[in-house]
Amino acid sequence: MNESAPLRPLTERPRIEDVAILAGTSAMTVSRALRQPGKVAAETLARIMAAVDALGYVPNLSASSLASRRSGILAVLVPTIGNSIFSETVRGLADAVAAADLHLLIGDFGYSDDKRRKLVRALVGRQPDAVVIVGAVHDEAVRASLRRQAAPVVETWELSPDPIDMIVGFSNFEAGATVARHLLARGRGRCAFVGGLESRAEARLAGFAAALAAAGAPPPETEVPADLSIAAGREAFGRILARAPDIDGVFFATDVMAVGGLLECQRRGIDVPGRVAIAGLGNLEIGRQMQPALTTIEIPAYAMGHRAGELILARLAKEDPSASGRVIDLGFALLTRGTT
Amino acid sequence: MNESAPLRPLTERPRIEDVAILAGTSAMTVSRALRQPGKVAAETLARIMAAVDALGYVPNLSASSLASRRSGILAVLVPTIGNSIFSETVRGLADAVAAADLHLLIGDFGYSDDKRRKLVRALVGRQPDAVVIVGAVHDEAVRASLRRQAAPVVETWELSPDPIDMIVGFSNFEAGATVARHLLARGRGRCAFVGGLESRAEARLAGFAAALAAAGAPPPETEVPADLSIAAGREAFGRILARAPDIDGVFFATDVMAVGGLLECQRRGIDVPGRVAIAGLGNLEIGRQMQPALTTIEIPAYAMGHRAGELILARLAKEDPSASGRVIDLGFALLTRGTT
DNA sequence: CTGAAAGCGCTTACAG
DNA sequence: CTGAAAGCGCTTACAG
Repeated sequence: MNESAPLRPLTERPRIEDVAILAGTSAMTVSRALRQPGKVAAETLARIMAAVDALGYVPNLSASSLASRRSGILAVLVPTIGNSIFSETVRGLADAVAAADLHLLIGDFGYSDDKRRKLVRALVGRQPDAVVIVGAVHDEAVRASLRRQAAPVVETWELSPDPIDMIVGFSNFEAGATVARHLLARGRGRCAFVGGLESRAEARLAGFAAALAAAGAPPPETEVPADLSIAAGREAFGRILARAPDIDGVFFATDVMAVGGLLECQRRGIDVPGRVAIAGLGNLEIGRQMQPALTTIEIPAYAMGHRAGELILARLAKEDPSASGRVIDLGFALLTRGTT
Repeated sequence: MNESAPLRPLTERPRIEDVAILAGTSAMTVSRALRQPGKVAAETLARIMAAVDALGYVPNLSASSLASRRSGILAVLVPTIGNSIFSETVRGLADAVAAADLHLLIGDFGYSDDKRRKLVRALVGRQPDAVVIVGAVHDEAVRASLRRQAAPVVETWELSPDPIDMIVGFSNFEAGATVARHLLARGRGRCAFVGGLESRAEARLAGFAAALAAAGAPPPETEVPADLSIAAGREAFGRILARAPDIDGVFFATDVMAVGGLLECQRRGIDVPGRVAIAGLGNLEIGRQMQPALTTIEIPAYAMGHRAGELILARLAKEDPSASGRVIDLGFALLTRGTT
């Protein structure tokens, strides 16, 4: 009886030791073979790989995280996974880190600060190797708990002079101002804004209002939509028109709502852009495909995620803390189309 | 010197032992206090909580996973996170398991079987407590590796007589047949189908073709779109019309593409539904808001996720394996609207 | 109600 | 190129 087969029941998952026994080597060497195959003799490697296949061995990542102090997790916090424009950012991030083996652990905080706080606590417990957040974090408790851990943190979609660690975004304020100047240039004297209460929409409104004021135009009518849907855009537009029938230019904080505004105009027989000009933000496909096509602010949704991923990889590789405090402005572009 | 402060540098994350020392108790009791506060004396509990707050202690979940053999992870595999209808399913799932503390680890396999295989390997290493997959898995290697682990697995969005473990879906075949019968009832004799090559779209096409054949109608023209976008729907519709100008009814495998078909008709001045009837699947908001509104198959996107979550919780709670092999059909509904 | 001991399955130094 | 020892930070039984 030279062969010492593992005595554990077959229903249990094999451990590294089981592989080692089957391959006639040690757990150490199996571990090395799996992570740095070049450092193991070819023949040993072959025996180990055969054993891995035979047993269907998959390393227990909880154990390796614990031992190596690297979790392999990239935590991603988004306001909502149901929004395709945020998923562009996630896609950019995933593409950027595809080579490194980091898993994206995606948490959805439903636009709620309270849920975000809980999510951060939960994620910190998983010891993420890095954290990416859609939106800048303004809650001091959350900022502190993210700072406390050593992992790089990238905020996105906004600019802030004081990032937790790094931030990659664009100026929502300038985007709003750019739309206002565009509407003014199109001869619109009575403008409105439709958007929610989170910080990015507020910054767009602030820029929009500032540029109107600078031109001596009246302050914008504003409406807060029920959510970010087409229907909410329709309804908000209807309320604005009821309140201020002379409105001739509307900036919606997102394209989806702007499409609602446009469809509502078409339903009511309101000429766009003859009577009312409409602009959105996001350059989503639906806006591009509408007839007339929607004027919009194109934002670097994919690029922000991709750049965030690159920053993280650089930091993880070089242990280079010099990037900390970095603020990267990726800009935006006004796409003038049929609705203005 | 009675007070023995922890000697570790403050930059390192506190461990349970640090909390125990500060609270004047043992690691065991801290662990218990955090998980089953009712089993710890009120006074001890208060001291522990104060210590937790003072140190900003967050348990290392890699260590607890390893020790408890529960990861707290619910692995979710989706074809793409960029599709809002799949995120409905994820939302349903998240809502169902919100009370239990399970984190959703979402993996995106980009509609690629190869990427899905890798993803499954990676996820299995994280020892998920449960797995939910959008789509049935037909790859035998993947099925085997999911079966090997003890965790419950729920497939969704399809029905299959032989699930890996449990499956919650609807009949894509019947959905296709229902649309065909509806178009026939509307007097359409020359139908077409636009949809991709994955199993769900194929089942819809099979049902669509079968119902046409049963009625003695000619087999459908079919077009495979470049992707699932509005633009792809437009282009596929254009190709169909070029090939078969007498087409009078088109079923698109998803609403987004169907909207493309509708917009293309409007651009070309083709009367819908007078000359061509159009139907989609998904009951997405954009289809509802179009003018005319899109006829569609409403599918239980949210409900499938929610039910999957309930099945998982039941299994996790009762260790009840009787649900295994269960096939749950949540059905669908034809919503007849303006385009047919 | 509380705690000392053992162990979860890996990896990190270190030695050879 | 390979391996024995120690330890990552928790929880599980068990004892009291």
